[in-house]
Amino acid sequence: MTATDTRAFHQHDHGHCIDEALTTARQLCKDNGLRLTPVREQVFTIVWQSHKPLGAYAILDKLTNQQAEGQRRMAPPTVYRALEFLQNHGLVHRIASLNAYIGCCSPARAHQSHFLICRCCDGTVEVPPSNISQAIADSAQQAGFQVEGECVEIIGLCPNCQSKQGNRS
Amino acid sequence: MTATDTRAFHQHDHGHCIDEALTTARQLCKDNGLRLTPVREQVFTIVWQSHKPLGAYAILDKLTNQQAEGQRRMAPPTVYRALEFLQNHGLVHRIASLNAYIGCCSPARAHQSHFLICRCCDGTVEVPPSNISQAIADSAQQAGFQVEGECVEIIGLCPNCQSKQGNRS
DNA sequence: AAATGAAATGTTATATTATAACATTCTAAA
DNA sequence: TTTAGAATGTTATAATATAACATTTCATTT
Repeated sequence: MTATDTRAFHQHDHGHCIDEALTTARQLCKDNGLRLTPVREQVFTIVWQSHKPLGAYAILDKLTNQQAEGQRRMAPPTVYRALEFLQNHGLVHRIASLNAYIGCCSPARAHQSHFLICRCCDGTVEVPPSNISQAIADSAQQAGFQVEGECVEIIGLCPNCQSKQGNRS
Repeated sequence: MTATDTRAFHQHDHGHCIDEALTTARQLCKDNGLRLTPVREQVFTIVWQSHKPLGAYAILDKLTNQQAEGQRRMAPPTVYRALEFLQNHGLVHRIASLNAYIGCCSPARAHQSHFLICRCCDGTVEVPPSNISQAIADSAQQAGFQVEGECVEIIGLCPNCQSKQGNRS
């Protein structure tokens, strides 16, 4: 299971992705005595509704749309706190270059997160870090630098969008 | 000159860095018919006053401090426009994970920019992309992804800060 | 079951980063 | 010297994120 999961770049049964992610998240929280509260689970599910990074305020909007009538609109800290929890426990990642958040494909094990991001459709794939991390480690060692975290965000075109017209925007 | 320039991690004559960078920038603009206007040159120089990424509003503050008495305070668009120009022509880079800007060490040739960022002293080094880019290209190819841009920002500890106390903040 | 303390959430306000839109000034070339 | 485009000034606001404090929830202890 170390090969890149490129589902984001292809048609697939996304309901399955969501179900699987949610099941994994619940299990992980259970195993570690973490509370996957309703708000946290809602945010997690919203983030997983696509393989595209979603901004905090977009998440907030979706959250609000799910609210029962008459309830007050959620406020930003609600979303940011849920995201912080999910990030801290490896369930979602933040994409710094987009100020956006995306579900983590393999939360069970701690890992660096490297991304291929399509600038055309926003589809985003998380790649296993092996060889990239090794190259980074080499460069760092030459500089005497001790690596603690890696932010690797590659922008470009996914297979689908390479064959489309108008992919130059 | 493809080895990493690690001056940022060591004591050095920084005045020389600034002078060299400014000379290079002026030459590059001259060669390409670009206008390195006073504001642009001021912003460039401010960014080069350290090897640490600087936020747009920090740049704005320094710019304001350099103003003659009685002149109106500069406004954000002034800084962002200068930064946009400098980025477009490879003279500075934006560090996405910090929302900050840093001078480019080798603006003459187009290149991807990869960074080692010390979380303790903020010292930041730009590493030649060779092997990291190759690893990225490999991963991308496996996913059928066409790379257009690379954001690689490595956080950790520089050689100096590894040996200091209190480097865990 | 009631008390309790920590965690989570609600709420208000504000900080930080960035850009839109339009007016004015500057500059290089005709 | 006109003039058109580039650059800058100016005002306002958008977009992202957090500080600070109040209230509620929840698991545990009594």
